Amino acid sequence: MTRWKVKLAFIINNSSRKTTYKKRKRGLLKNAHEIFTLCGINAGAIIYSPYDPTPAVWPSVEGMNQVITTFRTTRNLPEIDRHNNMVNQQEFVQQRITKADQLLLKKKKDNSEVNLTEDMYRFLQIGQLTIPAGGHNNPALTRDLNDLGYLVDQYINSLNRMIQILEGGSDVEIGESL
Amino acid sequence: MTRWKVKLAFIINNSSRKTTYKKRKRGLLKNAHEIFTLCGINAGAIIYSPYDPTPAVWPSVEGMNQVITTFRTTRNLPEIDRHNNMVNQQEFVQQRITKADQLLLKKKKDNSEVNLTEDMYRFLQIGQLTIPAGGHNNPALTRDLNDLGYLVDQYINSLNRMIQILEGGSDVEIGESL
DNA sequence: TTTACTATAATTAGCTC
DNA sequence: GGAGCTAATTATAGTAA
Repeated sequence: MTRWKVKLAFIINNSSRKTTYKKRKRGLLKNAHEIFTLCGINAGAIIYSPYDPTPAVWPSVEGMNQVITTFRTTRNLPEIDRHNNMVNQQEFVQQRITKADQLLLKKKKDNSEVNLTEDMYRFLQIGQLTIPAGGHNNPALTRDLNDLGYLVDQYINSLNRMIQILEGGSDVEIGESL
Repeated sequence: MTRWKVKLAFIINNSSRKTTYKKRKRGLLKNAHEIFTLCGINAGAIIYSPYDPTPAVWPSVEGMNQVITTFRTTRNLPEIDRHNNMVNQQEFVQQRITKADQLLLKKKKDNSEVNLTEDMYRFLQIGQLTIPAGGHNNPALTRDLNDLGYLVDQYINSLNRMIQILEGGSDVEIGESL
């Protein structure tokens, strides 16, 4: 039989591509599970394909979020900062927040007419109005709108949590629900 | 030799755990590369470990961000919405933004004293002040602070982009840089 | 510590039903 | 389409240098 000797290239046949996908997906997730169990490390895998209605996520949505968060906070730092961040991530996060904090203060001082909330609202309006003008097939636009949607969601969530805190939270409660 | 028949459990010995990690990491990333090449799907893997100064990311930071974005926008939806999202993600994003938009409007109307920007700023202050009280070893707190740091970063980025748009952007430019 | 080796386990491509 | 098979290939645990 003309079997084996697989060349690493896109499988053109639809059904065999799907079959290969299903088999290898299982192997990939198993691999991820094993390296996590054996080595106790923080690992995550996401497989997003047209064959599954939802993305396959390992180890779990919660665990994946942790990994994503770590990724988000380290990917754009210079090498030296990355190392420092790894050694003491908490300190890094504090620095990052302080920096963002100062940026917000500066923006408020430099341009008191800018109301950030109003701007975000207007920004959303613009984004909606602009989409029909031909952005439907623009991947970068789609990606940024997704980011923005998530951003707004997260912002609202943090706002709700903050309101809870301000209305009656103690330090202990902040530590648990922040 | 008493070789093979590996039990799937945390490897206690430090050096052999690290060795196993290095070997299996290579295998995992290779696997990810192959399923992507063979099946043309969108997959991403992140391995974050104490052994590497930076997380190992496959296929790339950019590609990973795309996968993360997709994940973020689909993970918390009911099954029916997930399907709809897959079929027409753009429409979903618009709905999501509209909903967030309306929520912001409602909040502004219901409680005009609440200045979201001011609140975010205060929220950051609270977060900073609370950390020394014993939150250093609280994983949930760390996670949320990371999320918040990323959120603020993204918010500032979107603000900057928006300012560019408001200062001189046309519809075409919005479509490209939004 | 890293590299090389290799015996074995594990994966999987192509097949059949 | 899926389940199961088998052989070919690949990955890797443990050892040795």
